[in-house]
Amino acid sequence: MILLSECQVNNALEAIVGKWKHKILFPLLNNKTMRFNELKREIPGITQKMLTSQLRELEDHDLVTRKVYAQIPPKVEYSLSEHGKSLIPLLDMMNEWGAAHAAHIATKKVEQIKNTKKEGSS
Amino acid sequence: MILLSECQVNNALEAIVGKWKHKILFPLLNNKTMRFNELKREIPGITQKMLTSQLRELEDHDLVTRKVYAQIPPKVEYSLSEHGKSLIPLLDMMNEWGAAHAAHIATKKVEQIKNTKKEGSS
DNA sequence: CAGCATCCTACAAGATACTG
DNA sequence: CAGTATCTTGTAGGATGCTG
Repeated sequence: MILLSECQVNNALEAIVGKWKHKILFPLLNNKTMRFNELKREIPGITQKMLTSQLRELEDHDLVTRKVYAQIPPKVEYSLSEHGKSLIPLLDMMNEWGAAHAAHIATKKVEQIKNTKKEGSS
Repeated sequence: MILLSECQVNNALEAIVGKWKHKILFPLLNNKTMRFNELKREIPGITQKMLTSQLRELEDHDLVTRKVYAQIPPKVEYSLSEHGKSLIPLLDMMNEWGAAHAAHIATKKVEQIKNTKKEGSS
């Protein structure tokens, strides 16, 4: 029994919600570290601005570590922080449930189409 | 190893993201069924419009069941659907991680303040 | 290379009023 | 009671150009 007043789900959501945030996290789950443009290439459609801002937010939540090399041309590496690793089981679970949910909705829609056809032919 | 291209996390997020969606789900996790105004009273600050639209979205995702009694005054009961129950472990996990995350961020901030003071006093 | 600054738009969310 | 129907607003997200 969980009370709404004590619900901490929003804290979890805030950390990973955003059109791109979890898409940024996923490459980092597998690869140790990635550079800015590596991530950009890995995530189709993301703009520089969005990649930057979402990375900053992930940093603020201490999920991602940013390592700057003082050199020219610049080199910045991003990796999952220790705290960020605690997210892995949760993301796994969300991934699993997301797949199951998509399948459930798909079969539901198929049934709806069948019912529509029955009504139409009757 | 999860591939970004196969990532289903967004499906999970879509289903439960929204400023109020999980706050609507929580009362339903504990109580079997609730009426519209019961929910409204349970969730401080929510407007009728938001409660309605978010409930519709939850319905569309087959997470919540809507039962209408044909009577005057109207009576509509909302409850967690069978499929919605599959969300419980996930919400539990998000709740737990959310609490741990909040604690982590809190201690991090305390450390930052300590460091600031050290710098200031030096 | 890895950004920042600026401007812009679309849509989520809120306020308010009305109704079967 | 349990909603719609409008109108308004805040902000996430996007397009584009510039830079250490």
